[in-house]
Amino acid sequence: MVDQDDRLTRVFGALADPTRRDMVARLAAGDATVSELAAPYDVSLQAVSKHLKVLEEAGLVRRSRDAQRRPVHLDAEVFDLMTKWIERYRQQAEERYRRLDQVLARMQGKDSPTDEQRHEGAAG
Amino acid sequence: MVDQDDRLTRVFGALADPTRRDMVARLAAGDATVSELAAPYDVSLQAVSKHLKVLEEAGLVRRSRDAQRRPVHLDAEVFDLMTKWIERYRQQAEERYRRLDQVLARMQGKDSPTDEQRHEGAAG
DNA sequence: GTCTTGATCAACCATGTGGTTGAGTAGACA
DNA sequence: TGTCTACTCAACCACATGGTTGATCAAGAC
Repeated sequence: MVDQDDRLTRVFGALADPTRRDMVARLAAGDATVSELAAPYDVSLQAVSKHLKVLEEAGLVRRSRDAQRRPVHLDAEVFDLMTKWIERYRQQAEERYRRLDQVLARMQGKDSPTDEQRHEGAAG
Repeated sequence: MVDQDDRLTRVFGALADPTRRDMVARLAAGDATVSELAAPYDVSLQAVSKHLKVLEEAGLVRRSRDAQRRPVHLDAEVFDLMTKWIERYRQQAEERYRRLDQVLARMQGKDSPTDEQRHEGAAG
């Protein structure tokens, strides 16, 4: 579990950079070499290589060999880890919100909240 | 669009920290004050306040007032932005993968790839 | 062998980040 | 009025990050 937490830190951290997000977007359309990936950006090849290392350590990308080229491949599986984390808390928050709405609706029907109604928010 | 890119950078960046992810997880269960949020961690209140500022600027959290308390509320809407971004490229990558599988399956059936088969990977 | 290409490693630099402590602010309360 | 509580702001520090340049490596091309 701690291991997964570290993984989440790396993945979110990797995608916190717009250049790296852009690279992921391009790799979703197909594999590419480092030079190909570097072409659109106004930074050195070394900088791009560093970005790829971050993506690789986050498990978002794999690098193989083809002569002196190193084709980069998007490994979309890690996305699952993120969406699961996000969905979990979103659903939790939304359900809580829904329950609050119900309580508020009842409060409008009557006049002031009773003890019974206030307890509903803490149930479940 | 650039605005949204900046927003994504903030959200991913905010969630790249395990303490902040933990705070989000706890806020999903219900609103809390700064002191309440700080309690489980072995850091100063000021550090927690800084974390909350990051979460707020990412749009993940809203802070209101209740006397000298500042209740923190999770704003789960921003999660949508992330999941949309993630899903878009995951689906793209998975579809590409599926198509590649089809090509490989046919290659196993025959002997070597024909020009027709190689073009299938670029279609769509 | 030597050159060229594609990419990485290493050292360095400026800036950002997460933490600290100390001072200051806003509101409840005696 | 002064004091306590809850919190923020400001200054500082150590370390991480994104960028640079120069050297190096690995594998074709000549």
